[in-house]
Amino acid sequence: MTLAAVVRSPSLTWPRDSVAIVTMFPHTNTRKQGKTVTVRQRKAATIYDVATRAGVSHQTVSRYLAGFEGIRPSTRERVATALKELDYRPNLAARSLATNRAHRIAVLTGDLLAAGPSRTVQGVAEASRAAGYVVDIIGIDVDNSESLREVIDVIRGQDLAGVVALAVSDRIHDAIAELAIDAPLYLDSGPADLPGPVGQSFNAVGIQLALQHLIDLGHREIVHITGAMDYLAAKARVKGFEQLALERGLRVHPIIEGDWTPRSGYAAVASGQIDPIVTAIVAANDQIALGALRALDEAGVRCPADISVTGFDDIPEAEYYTPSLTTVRIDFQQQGTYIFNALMAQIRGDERPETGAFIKPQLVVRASAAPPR
Amino acid sequence: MTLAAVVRSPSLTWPRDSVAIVTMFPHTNTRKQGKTVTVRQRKAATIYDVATRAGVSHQTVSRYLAGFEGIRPSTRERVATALKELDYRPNLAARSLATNRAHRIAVLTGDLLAAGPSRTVQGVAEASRAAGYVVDIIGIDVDNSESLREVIDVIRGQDLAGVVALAVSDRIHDAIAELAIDAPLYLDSGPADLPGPVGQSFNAVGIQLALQHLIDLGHREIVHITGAMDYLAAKARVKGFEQLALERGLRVHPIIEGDWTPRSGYAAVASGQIDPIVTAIVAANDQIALGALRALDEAGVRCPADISVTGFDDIPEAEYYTPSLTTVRIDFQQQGTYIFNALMAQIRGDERPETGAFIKPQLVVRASAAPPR
DNA sequence: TGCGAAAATGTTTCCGCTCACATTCGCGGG
DNA sequence: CCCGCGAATGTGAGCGGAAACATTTTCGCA
Repeated sequence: MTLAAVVRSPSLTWPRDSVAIVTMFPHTNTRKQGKTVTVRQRKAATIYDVATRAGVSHQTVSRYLAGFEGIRPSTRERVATALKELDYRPNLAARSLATNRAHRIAVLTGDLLAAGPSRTVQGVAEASRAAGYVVDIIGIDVDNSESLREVIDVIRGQDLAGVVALAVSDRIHDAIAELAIDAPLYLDSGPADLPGPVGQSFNAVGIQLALQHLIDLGHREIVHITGAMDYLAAKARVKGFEQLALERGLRVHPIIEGDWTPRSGYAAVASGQIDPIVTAIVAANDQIALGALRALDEAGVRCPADISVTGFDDIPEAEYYTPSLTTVRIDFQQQGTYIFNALMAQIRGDERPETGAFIKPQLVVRASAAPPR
Repeated sequence: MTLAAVVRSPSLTWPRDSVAIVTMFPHTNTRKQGKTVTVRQRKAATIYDVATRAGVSHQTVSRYLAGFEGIRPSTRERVATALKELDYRPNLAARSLATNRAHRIAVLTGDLLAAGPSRTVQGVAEASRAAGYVVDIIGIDVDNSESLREVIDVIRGQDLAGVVALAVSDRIHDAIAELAIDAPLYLDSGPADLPGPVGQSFNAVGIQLALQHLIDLGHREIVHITGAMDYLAAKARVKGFEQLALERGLRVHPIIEGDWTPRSGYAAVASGQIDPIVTAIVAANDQIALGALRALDEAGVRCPADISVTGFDDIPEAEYYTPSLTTVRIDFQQQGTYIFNALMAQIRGDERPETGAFIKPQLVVRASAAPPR
């Protein structure tokens, strides 16, 4: 089929960061007349074309494509040859129209910018692709429920096998519930008021890992700087923190509300709202920890000598913070796979999906946490 | 239409980070018999349903949807009402099958994890959505050309309006060129051997902004730590750096090859391959700068007193590094819009696309660069 | 008041594919 | 050598929407 030509634009009349152009799409270029040079591509081959070439019926081709066994070897080979010669590509739109079944998964996420979600997306995307699904990433503006509504409208028009919502805030959660997506949905980081032991949540487990480490180090006065509290994940972490703190009989220091950003971590410390008695800070993510570290440094408080700090996520940078950050590693890749499997189970309608082992958060001990003075 | 029920799983028998379940998709559940409770959704309304309800022909509905003017107000209203009552959603698969036109853009990117690409993706996604396009994000494994081939196969089956390739490495560039995607393609960060002034490239301009700043500060011995050199963007930055260094008559310090990661920045400095005469480092991105900062700190070299460091990207964390990082800000949002527009121009076949102002990199002066001793 | 053209609306066929059903083929047994 | 039955293959319809073309209104104006 088409051998598209790669054309380097000969002169950059308008600034662009270099562009290689392939123009082979049949734009049904409806310019009345026009000297518009439309590179017309040979139309993509259909199963009918293949069938004709192979001297069989289109249905036989369809069967071959579907992996149907009962095809005579001779026929099979003719089809295979024709397929190859014509460089046939199935038209997925037609297929999903005919089958009313899709191979596309939408991933909704509040911010791709945050380290966690974006890496989870990556993980989901990878797992999906491996299974022959395509992933639509749909960024949603958390602060604008109108846009959210639009987005969901778009989604509903797509032929989706399922939807994954990541980094879910209350607003998004409600909107999704209300707007009723007609597809299997996996809502990551659900409401904090989960049934079952909160320990099931990797958020809770992870934060507890950090807290326990601090306790083991000898800390008793520990405060938690949270993520944005309208995020389910932030709530789960708070809950995990408070539960273990209670269990261990720690003094209750009021949590300090952050919003996942380094700025909020900085503000939390710089604002002076932390009780001087505190010897350790558990941050809801690495960025917050970074901000806190910075504020501490500026205030002349040494970390970890005077105060310990832990993060969450283990982003690649964490190791290079000063001091190197003790944090909790989440295997996002694996988490993505997990989510994908869970969604697939849903799609298949499994009662009790077997999605493989749950991803265990892992404590990464570096230099930002040490025994208290 | 369907009012999908949100069901909270009553008990977590398998660990999941909370799941809200909506099962309304018609799985054509082909279990022979089975007590499989298939929640059958009322089929989505089609234009035919709407037409019947409004007492018009389906084509009238189609016209209404297409924004056709010549519809009698009374008719128009009946259609609008029916549309609403039935909660009609266009079936995009059908539409694109019929029109042979797609409203989907694929974004290929090597790593979503890197700050730059992932934010650009976000920008593209946003611009696309605003224009009614959906974005498929396709992560590709840079090190595995077989997987790349697969990916492109998948892409070709999709009905795509266009393709954007971000964070393009040589390998990807070649593969894309070779594999011939049949759609308008925007290849970000093209080959370093661009025609036209290299200054057109925001990569080059950006890095020069940093370099010039250092020169203005009085530095003469400046070294560049690069990104992964098989990335087009890394090459463009190197080229920008070298060009300006030459122009200003700076001594040529061999570039130090990095790979975008903090680790590589750390290694570049810690390995001792930097000439002691050097008083400033231009890093190809903020992560590298972070690694360098860390290595400097460990070596007891003070920044910026002893040596200055600049970054590139201005990720949110950069401000909170120690010292606060002087860097170059890229407006990824805007860049995304730019890329989208450029692609659209392609799609429309414009000769000389007007895509709005090119995004200008911006120097962000903070604390990591100061005059040399 | 009636005619014709423009405006409004309807009908048909096709997009590429899968599904349900129909038909043909091939081979073994009576 | 022919029948019958299962395997292999073919045929037709329809998924939901858009485009081309056909038909019916509507309305201005002679």
